[in-house]
Amino acid sequence: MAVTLTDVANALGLSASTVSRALSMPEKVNAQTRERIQQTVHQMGYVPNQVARSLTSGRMDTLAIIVPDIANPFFPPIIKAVQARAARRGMTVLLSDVDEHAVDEIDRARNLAKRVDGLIMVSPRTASAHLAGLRDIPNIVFVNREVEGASFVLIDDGDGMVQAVEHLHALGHRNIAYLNGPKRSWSNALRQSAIESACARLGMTLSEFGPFEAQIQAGARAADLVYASAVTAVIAYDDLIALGVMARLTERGLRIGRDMSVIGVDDSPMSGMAYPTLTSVHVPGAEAGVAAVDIILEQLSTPGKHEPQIVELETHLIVRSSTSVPHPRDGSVAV
Amino acid sequence: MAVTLTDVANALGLSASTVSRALSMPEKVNAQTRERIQQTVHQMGYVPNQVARSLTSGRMDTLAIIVPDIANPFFPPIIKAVQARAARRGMTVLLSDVDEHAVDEIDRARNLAKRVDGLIMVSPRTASAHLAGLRDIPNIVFVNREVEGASFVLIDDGDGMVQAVEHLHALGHRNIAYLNGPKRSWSNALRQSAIESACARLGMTLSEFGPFEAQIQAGARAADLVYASAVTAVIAYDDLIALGVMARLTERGLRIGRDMSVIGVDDSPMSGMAYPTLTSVHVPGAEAGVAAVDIILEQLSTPGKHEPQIVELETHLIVRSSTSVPHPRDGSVAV
DNA sequence: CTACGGAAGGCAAGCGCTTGTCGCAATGTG
DNA sequence: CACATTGCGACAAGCGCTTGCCTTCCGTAG
Repeated sequence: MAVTLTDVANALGLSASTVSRALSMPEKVNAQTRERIQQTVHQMGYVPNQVARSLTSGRMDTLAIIVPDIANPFFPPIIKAVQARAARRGMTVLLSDVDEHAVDEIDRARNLAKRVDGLIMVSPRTASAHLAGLRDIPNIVFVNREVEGASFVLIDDGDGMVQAVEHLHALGHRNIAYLNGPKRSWSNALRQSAIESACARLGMTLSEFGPFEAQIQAGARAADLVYASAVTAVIAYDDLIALGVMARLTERGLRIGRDMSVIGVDDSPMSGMAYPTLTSVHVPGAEAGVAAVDIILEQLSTPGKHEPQIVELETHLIVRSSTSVPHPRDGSVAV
Repeated sequence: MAVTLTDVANALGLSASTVSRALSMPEKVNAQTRERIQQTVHQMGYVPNQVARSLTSGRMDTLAIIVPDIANPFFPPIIKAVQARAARRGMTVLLSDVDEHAVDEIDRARNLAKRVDGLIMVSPRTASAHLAGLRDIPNIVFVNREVEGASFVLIDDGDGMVQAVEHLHALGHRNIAYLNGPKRSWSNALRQSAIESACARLGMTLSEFGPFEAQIQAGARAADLVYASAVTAVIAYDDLIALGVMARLTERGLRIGRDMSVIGVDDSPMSGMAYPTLTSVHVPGAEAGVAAVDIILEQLSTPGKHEPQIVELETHLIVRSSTSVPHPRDGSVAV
């Protein structure tokens, strides 16, 4: 059915190996011959059979990326960046959404590992011990997780969180809340502790709520807790929760940015489009994805054992209109 | 390195073919032998090499789905559904985001077609003529596109749109707007004409704006046009645009649901969480994805030529709080 | 007792491509 | 002019698995 390498070779009176080489190591073949081959290839419509190629070469020309939830707007930019970067090197990307089931993640990773040349894990929830078990997978890169002995791209949430707290402090807030993200979230642990120490340093009172799932709905729930407390500003684990808080608080009659300041994390596209626009900590997800791909491509192109690569990226606060000077509600808690 | 079929066969003093059969056609092998084989397989940690298997069998055990933009909340549920359904049959899913570049879509499809057993195209933008060119790809299924001679899953937007118009009419609106989606969007054409005829039938005045990209930002732009017009309600091409409209209109001082009714399409998770919650036409994306997978699996399991399969799904309006009785702004246009 | 049919498993031929090795001609060197 | 070098391609051996066909063996029927 399909045209094979051999067909092309026969048509030209050459051997398959020559044609093969003309395509994959052009410099090893005479320029004229190469020219003839390319023409014939074109004209016969020959397309290499990836599978056969992989069988012998061991290369799959495919990368996989595992994310917890593509519905969370934080991930699509990463995925797109990874796809774009990989495509430039002729690689296909296999995406796997584990639907926040951390348990499946390890299996999924092992499974995909056999079908790809490299694996990018974006797994904020999974226990470190489990992830560490994947270290032996060749060309695996963890995004936003520190895994000893493996390559990883770290996004330092600390900076951004400190900036967020300082921003609120500068505006005059003294009593703020942090809405914790999912229970086992590694990012949450980082964010939480950065906020705690910043608050302590600046002498601010910090209340904590949660954990909450990284979903808008959870934010709505969080909002009522915030409403009942005496804080004048709240930092949410991520934009989704922040957005949920804003919606619910607005519904209950507070004006965001006036009666209550809200800060999200991720700087997702939504944050600029909510009303009011959401002050958020920019997390360079796309850059992290690109860095991960680059690590893999680099390793792929250099044979032998590889030293784990580590890349660190920074976060910073983007101030929009959901934060302003505190404007305490009269007396205390209203209905 | 890895344990191969032959290794297992040797360890047992059997031939590779027997072991192979024991694994893929268990009934063709003696129960006892099968038992022994399974034990050894387990104990040696043998895992079939997918690539080698694919080379001979032609099966890839992989499905691909091509979507225009995973950042659009309409798609993740489809993708998740497809992944889940495929996983139940032991199939992996390859996801491709073409970033709204309709042109790449055809290439991408051709490319992926060779690496998978089936292809699901969710391509609202691409010209029908182009899509039709992909008809020859075996086991291709189009979602939300009618492509003659191919299998497709159609989501009948008409019903939902008519319900939306009737809903507004019942509330007392007589002067409404439709915000067109992307220029070449097939869905948009359907939605638009359904609305036009419903409005005509009910004697309502319809203004149209757009085309707009399916992004929140575009909705903000649309909002200003809406603001300047005399309509009391607006139906947007999708939730994203509707959300953008709501945000911007709120910013300009209108109260959504009172000064302006807004209806979206897709019933994405966001619509229930915006403030106010967004009345939206529910589009069964996940169901469509599942249907598409089922068509493919069905065809995969029956050899030979296949009749194109057609599945039709319906849409319906979900009323929330962004729509209410009209409440015309004083006089005409304010600043 | 021979013949035949079916079940179980072995044999071997690939699937389409890559790649190490080798032959051969053309070129360069002393 | 004999020799070593180099560049181009051909040969052939697989990669790990599937599958059509064949052999062997046993049970049953004629």
